[in-house]
Amino acid sequence: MPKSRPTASKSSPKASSKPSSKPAAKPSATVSPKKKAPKSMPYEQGAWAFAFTREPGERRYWLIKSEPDVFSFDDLRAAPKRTTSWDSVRNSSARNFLRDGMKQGDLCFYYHSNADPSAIVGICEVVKEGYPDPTAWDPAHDYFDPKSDPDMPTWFMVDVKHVEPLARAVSLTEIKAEPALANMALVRTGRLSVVPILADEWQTVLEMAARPPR
DNA sequence: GCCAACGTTGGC
DNA sequence: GCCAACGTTGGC
Repeated sequence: MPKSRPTASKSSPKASSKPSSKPAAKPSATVSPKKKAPKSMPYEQGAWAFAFTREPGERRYWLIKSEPDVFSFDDLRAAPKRTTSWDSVRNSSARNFLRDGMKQGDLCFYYHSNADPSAIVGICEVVKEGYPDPTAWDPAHDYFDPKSDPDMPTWFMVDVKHVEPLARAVSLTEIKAEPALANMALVRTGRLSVVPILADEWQTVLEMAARPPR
């Protein structure tokens, strides 16, 4: 089950604070523009820190990207048990979310990248938490990583299950035009293939999907 | 540890 | 196809 392309990029975002807080213009613990993010800073203390903590029983939200030509939301629905392992991610920030951030029962928006139009199209659920991605040490695999060691895996994946499509697709254009989504990780750091979504952002997207495009 | 060169994502 | 915005690599 192929999935997203390995993403190689992005991080150094500036997400806002807590999921419960408004997605207001409050880039709290973010990196100041004039200053580069310290490379040595553990990600737990960086701008993505909020993504790795939660209240007991809290459900968190994420967005995962896939090119529909590679593995679409319909492909996920058609998969055995409507489930697939989200393998082949080769970006360390995305890996951290997969390995440490996502928990069983969390919900994810399914985003079609490099699509026409690029858009959030559906919802899926994390059904298995982070575990090593075996494609990394398969020499025949496109995203084989010779430096990855099965005894100390570099790359991780989760299993996600199809839940339901959105009432309608919500395009990147609409997302960028919506003030309540100005701080969305998808917008702020365009290239990361797995990103956290705040609860208010999640709700805003659902509301957009429930009404006609403006 | 700095930083130039290079590679990739993905919107446009 | 272009290129901005990143991440990674490796020389020094």
